Formats: sequence, C-alpha cells, structure tokens
Amino acid sequence: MEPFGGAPASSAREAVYWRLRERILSLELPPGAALSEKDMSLAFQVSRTPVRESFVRLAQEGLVQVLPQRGTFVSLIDTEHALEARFMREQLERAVVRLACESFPAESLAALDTNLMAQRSSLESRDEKRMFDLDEEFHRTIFAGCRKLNTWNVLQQMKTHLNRTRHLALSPDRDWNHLYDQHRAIADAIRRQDADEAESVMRDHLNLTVTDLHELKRKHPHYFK
Amino acid sequence: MEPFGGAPASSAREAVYWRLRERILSLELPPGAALSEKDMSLAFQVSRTPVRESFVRLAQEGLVQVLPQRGTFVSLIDTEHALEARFMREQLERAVVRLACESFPAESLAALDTNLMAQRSSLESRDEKRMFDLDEEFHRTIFAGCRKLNTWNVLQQMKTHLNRTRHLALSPDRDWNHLYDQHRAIADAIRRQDADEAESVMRDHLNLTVTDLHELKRKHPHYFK
DNA sequence: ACTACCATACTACCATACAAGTATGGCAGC
DNA sequence: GCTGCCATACTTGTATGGTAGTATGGTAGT
Repeated sequence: MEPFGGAPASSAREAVYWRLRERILSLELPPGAALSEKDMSLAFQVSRTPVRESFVRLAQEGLVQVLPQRGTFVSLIDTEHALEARFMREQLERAVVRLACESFPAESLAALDTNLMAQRSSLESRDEKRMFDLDEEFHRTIFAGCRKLNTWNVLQQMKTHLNRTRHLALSPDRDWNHLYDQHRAIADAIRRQDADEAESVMRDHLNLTVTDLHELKRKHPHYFK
Repeated sequence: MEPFGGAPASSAREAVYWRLRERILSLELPPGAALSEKDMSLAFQVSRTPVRESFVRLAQEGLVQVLPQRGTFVSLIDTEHALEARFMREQLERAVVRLACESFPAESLAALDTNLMAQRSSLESRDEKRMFDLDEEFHRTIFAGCRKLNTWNVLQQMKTHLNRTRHLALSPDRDWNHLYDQHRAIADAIRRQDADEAESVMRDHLNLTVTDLHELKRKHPHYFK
C-alpha cells in the first residue's frame, strides 16, 4: 500500500490524519471546503473507516466540522479563538521565562547558545525557513529547561487556528535581525537571572509578530467565522 | 435503542464517548484497566464502530492509550501533566483577573454578586456539591467577562488528569468559609479595579486547594506513570 | 527441569454492506 | 409562471466479516 509518500504513517488512519491536517493548515483545503468521506477515501486509496476516524480527530481539534447526514467541512477560522491562543501564549511564555531565570539547567542554556549561533548563521545566509524553525526551537528549549514541555505542546495545539492565518498574512517580511537580538537578550537575561528583563523582552518579542486578524478577516471574509 | 440512560447523546458514538469519559474520570474504570472494542460494544449494546471512534477521541485527550494489535487501556495518571495543568491554570487565572480589573462588564460583575449570594446560602446549608459547582461557575464568570471563554475551555480539558486525582485525595474537607472569603475579596478587587490585590488573592486562592500529588503517587503507585 | 516451538485465542485495523437523514431537480397540479 | 410534492442522489451513522499482529498456554524435544 502507501500509494502516497511523505507522511509519517504507521497506519492508514495516521496517514490520512496527517495528510489532511497538513492540507488544512496550509490552506490547500481552504476554510469552508467540503470534505466527504467517500471522496477522501478515493483520493487516499483507503476505505471510509480510517477517513472517518481522522475526521473524528480533526473535529476534536476544531479543524473540521461534521454535520450529521449533511457533510464534513473545513472549519472557518475563529478569530476569537486565534486571539485567545495569542493571549495564552504571551501569558505562559512570560511566566515560563521568569521560571527560567530562577532555575535553568546548564545544558539547556548551552542549547540556547548553540541555537543562537545557528540563528546567526542562517541570518547571514538569508535562510528564512531555517530561521523560522530555529525560532520555534529556541522557545521550545526554554520550556524544556523549565520542565514545562506539556505546556508547550498544549500551546502548539492551540496555535493551529493561528497558523492558518499565517498563510493569509501579507507576509510583511519579519525583521529577523531584530528577532535575533531579542533572542540573545532573553538568553542573556536567563543567564543573569534577571526575571524582570527577561519577561519584558519576551513580551515585546511576542508582540512584534502579531498580524492584524481583523484586517485579514476583512480581506478574506469567507474564510472567517 | 438507548438501553442506558443519563448520557447526553445524539448518536451512539457520543453516548459511548461520554459514558466512558465519565467512568474514567470517576476512576470507576481505573488507570491501567483494559478496555476492548468487543467488550465495550457488548456492554453498551452497540457495534464496535462507535466504540472505536470513541477510543480515538479519548486517546487524543490522553485518557486512553491504544496499542495496535495489543489492546486499549485507561492511561495512567501523568504527574507531570497534572502539575503543569495546575501551573497553567494559576498563570492564566492570574492574568485574566488582572484583565478583569481593567475592564469588566457590569452584568458579569452582577453575576459574580449573585453567585456569591448563592455561595453564602449553600455554605449555611452545608451543600458541598453545590458549593463546588458555584466555585467553578465563579471562576468561569470571570473568564466570560474578559471574553476568554476559549481559554477557560482549554483549561477545563487540561484539568482532566487532575480531576482523576480528586477521587483519590483523602478529601481533607476544604475550608469553604475561607474560599468564600477569597471569592468575595476577588470580586471586590475587580470592582475597585485593584489588579495587584486581585492577582495576589487569586494566587493564594488557587494554592489553597493543591493536593500533594507525589504523596498520592506513593499511596497508589499502580495508578501513576 | 528447562527451553524452543506452535496452536489458539485474543487484540485492533480495515473494508464493505446497509440504514437513515438531507438536499436537489424534475414534474404534476394549480 | 408558480408552488408543492416526490423520486433520487447524495451525505454521515452503524453493523459486521475478514485480516494481521500479539500474548499465552501447552507440548515436544533436550
């Protein structure tokens, strides 16, 4: 089997789930699009059963909406939900970086330094994709050092709605240099155990990348709830 | 159909899901217990399909663990996960109550007052169950007034692991009088827009009800991971 | 007594058939 | 032309049979 490639699949259900999730988050399947168990089972060359079970998972994450006897649709982007995801992230990142200033394992601090060097490198080579991944990894490392990885994972799941808006954003070319400087400042503050400074920089850092959701909603009204 | 009652069910899948969830959270199905599609379908008088789909949902919530070709088991309580749920709740409640002090609709404030009166009433009648529900409702009202209901719902889901420990706890008879006083103090602080006071009381309030998870783990080692 | 093997009885996974509710297009009647 | 009804082609929901992998207990061989 496995007529399609590139998905981390141990079973047909997992394969379908991850493929659908990827297509939804990338807007390849836009909000409001009709999915159908039959069509998907044909497209993925599996029976309706694993497709249905993927729908159950996606519905629980709020990525699709199942209307009994009517159809299954990619859910519209919930602006309120996305805004609250942003709120939760800011509050929790600020709290965690304060924790990091109280106690942070040396190896995690070293990981931050290694990450920063890699950031500098990809900054020079203008590798935006890599810069983006290193950004995520940087923040994740802080959570890991505070033994708050479950919290990080919850945030990741909350961000799904927000992630879909990224592909809509006018992509105002983030100022990666500034982001890098802030990352350095955060790592330094953790090393100096300066909680106030760390939290302050983190707050500014997170508010630097916000996109105007209401403007996006105005530009793409049919994608939003 | 519907040979069992008391479950909010529009479909067999929903019915099985809620019934199972309830039994897991109440420890009627203890951590580690083996479930099986066949047994559950017999017990609930439905086919294996809705049972399987319930398992998918429960697995995504972390309440059960599906081992392919081996079995499905009620997951052990993850102490780390429960502790982080507590952490997230404290941080977010503190942040939200600060928000409430900046701006809070009059009707929500009235709802808090009404709730407090009901608390006083159930305090005198020693109605612990009702007191517990009013406690939840009080906190939920604060989130609602700040338009952070999604955040509240995320917290509720995070708390599932923590909820299972409540039935294990030696139930040291909460000091409902003290909790009531704190609720009053929080509502007053919101009314006076005193953010520092509100956050401070909220912090103490949340830390009042913590149970020692590590001691529970020592007493019931086979229930924990 | 101990070990390796194998039949058997499980398990979850998947495909398929059937049931039941819903939207839609055409047609009869007005 | 317009309205109401109904056949039909959808949709998801449920039941069931077969497949493949896994744990287990008994047995033959050492």
